[in-house]
Amino acid sequence: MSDSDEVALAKLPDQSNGLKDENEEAPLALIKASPKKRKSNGSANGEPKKKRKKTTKTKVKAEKVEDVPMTEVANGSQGSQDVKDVKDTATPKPEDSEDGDDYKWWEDDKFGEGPERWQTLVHNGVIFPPPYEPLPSYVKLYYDQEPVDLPPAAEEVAGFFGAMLETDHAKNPVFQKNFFEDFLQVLEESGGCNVEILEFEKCDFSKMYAYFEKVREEKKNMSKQEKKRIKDERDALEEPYRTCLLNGRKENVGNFKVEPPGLFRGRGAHPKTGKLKKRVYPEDITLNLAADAPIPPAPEGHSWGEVRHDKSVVWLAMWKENISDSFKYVKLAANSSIKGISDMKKFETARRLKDHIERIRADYRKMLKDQFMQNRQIATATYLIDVFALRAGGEKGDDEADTVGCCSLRYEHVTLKPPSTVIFDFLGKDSIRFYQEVEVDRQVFKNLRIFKKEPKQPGDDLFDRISPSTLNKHLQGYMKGLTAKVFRTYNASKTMQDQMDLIENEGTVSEKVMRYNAANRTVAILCNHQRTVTKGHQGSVERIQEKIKEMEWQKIRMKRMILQLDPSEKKKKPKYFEEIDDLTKEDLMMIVHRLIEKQKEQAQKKWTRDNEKRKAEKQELLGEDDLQEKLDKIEETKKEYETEVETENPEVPKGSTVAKLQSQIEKLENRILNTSFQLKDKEDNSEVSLGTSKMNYIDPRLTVMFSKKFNVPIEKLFTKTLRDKFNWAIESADENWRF
DNA sequence: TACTGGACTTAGAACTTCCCTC
DNA sequence: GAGGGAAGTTCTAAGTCCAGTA
Repeated sequence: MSDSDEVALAKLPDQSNGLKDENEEAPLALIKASPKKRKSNGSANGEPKKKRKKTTKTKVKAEKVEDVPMTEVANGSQGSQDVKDVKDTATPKPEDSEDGDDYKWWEDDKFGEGPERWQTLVHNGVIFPPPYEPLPSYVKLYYDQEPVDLPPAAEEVAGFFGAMLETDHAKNPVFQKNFFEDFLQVLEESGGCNVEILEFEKCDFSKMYAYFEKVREEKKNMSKQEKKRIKDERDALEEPYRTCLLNGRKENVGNFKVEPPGLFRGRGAHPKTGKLKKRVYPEDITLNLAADAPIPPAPEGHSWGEVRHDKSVVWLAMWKENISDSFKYVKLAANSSIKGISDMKKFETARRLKDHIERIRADYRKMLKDQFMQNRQIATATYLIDVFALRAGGEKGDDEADTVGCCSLRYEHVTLKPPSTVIFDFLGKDSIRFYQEVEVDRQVFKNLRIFKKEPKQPGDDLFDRISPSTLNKHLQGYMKGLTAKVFRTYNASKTMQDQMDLIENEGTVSEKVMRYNAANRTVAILCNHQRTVTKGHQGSVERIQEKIKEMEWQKIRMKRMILQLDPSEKKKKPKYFEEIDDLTKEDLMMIVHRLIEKQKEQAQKKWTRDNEKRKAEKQELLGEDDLQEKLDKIEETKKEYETEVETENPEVPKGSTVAKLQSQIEKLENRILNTSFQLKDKEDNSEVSLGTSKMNYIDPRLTVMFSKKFNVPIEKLFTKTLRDKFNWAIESADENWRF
């Protein structure tokens, strides 16, 4: 079909394109088979949504304490009973060790099956953040130049802002407005203050900020022993909460600390950013543990909101947060059996997709021309999810940042450039921009044009007949457990496998690591995993480049020295000496001058530092002449180098031999090679975040296979945390494993 | 059957520790 | 051994998806 045919086709009504609509009378943008709106958090009449509760679970309702004072909750008096105590009374000892360390759940084929996620669960509850400590009386908020005497509750909130004064958040007007509203409310509720505070602009938080900076600086400058003492104390306090007993085995708990109060740091343009995240009290917390497990004591004067014994879930504690009325959970750590099992299941589901993917692709290609609009949308969405790794894209409320995924793409997010180029430009999860100009299947292009057809306009949904739920229902028809997100896992791991297949088993370990990272990067780019370029990035790239230049210069110098010792070497190994003329005189001069400048700077710095030290030790200070002497020496070296550049004859150090110089050159060459790899990696990775795909999308058994097949220590590919998380993969995959 | 609460995974930012250079 | 940047870890926001309910 020619391009003009396509344009003509697009102008025809839907049916003449062979496309039927289930609701044929109304234009597309006006009919909604399942009308989609941006969800709002209230009901239609503006009342809050009705809350539901599970009825089938065993519950022990604890006494509700009204109006808990802000300062009373801390763990000092809590948790007198630690895991060691509880496990003696509550859980039968398994026949082998209690330590999860030598238990290999992945070798136990029945483990993790059935609706019950655990049999016994014993834990010590959660740690609460320390109570608020009022600021010293001289640290105040100023309003219109006046010092303000704030009640502690309001001072705490003002302090949250003061501590963030120099961040981007604090400069965001929405953040400021939300903070200020909540601050005023807390101020009113806590009894007001000596000044009438009306305008945010008149608030001066600088004294507070300066105080927090001072405290931070003091903390930084604490002695090593002092820092260690504090850490040891903290570790001892946290120890009982770090682990729990799951099915009689000791396992690590992940986030056992209740989130402290603060200002909500929403990502992107979040309408609620800056709002006060309230302090969580024991009364807000629901614990989940075995029915026969001892209930950990709540902090003194408090009681738990509720205690459940729900084996169908894996959380140990939860509470409701006040920003978006959703739940926060305390769960097991990433290296726990429960997390490992669901991780392995996730990758196994993705692997099963291998057996279905061809049929699915053939089907959606056919379905792209389906007579029903909904089917065309399903097919087109599946294509986008499969080919460009888009997320499903659920509905979002007006009280959230405006971000989208596939099913929630709107008119303005997709630009069509005939014959088949599509520009995607939208904010995805975490308000990370997705921008791609891509070639698509002709029929996909045609469909997108239909989905954008009048009367649709900016603001309208592109996929108005489907939602992640309908799409997933369709996918389940192909394979149990298949949902939109499985495609991301599948395509990420498949890409990694394919990239690894291209890597030759040769070169040094660092070369192999670099190739592994390059493969990892391909996956990260596919999944659009980005990171903000660090402040010092450009500078550090330049420094590495200079370092390489300097090393190359040194190498050339040494080769010239060899020729001075034995000129016949050049005839013996002409190739080896080829590079001695690689750098022009200007290049060499530039390197020399940079090196000299650096040396001068360092001398100056050292002189200042030494004097500061002497001053502190009450010793006689070094004079200006001392510094000048050093600078003069450097100046002499400079002259020597300059002469050397002119004559091309570096001075040969005493005791040098051809063999010694050759060995030094070899070492230097290795350093240059390694530094160049390092530089390349750094540049390629500046805007791409490799960690997310490594942690969530790439089947860890691929990395283990790579490590074993290419003899790269796993430590070079997985950090300690990842090795713990993926222990199941490390122990179960070999060099022949395939995704 | 549609809706949404609830439970879970995925994500980048922020913070801490480690390691290299001087 | 101090300073600074990179690597690693923690924190918590922001997604996905399913099951229970009206």
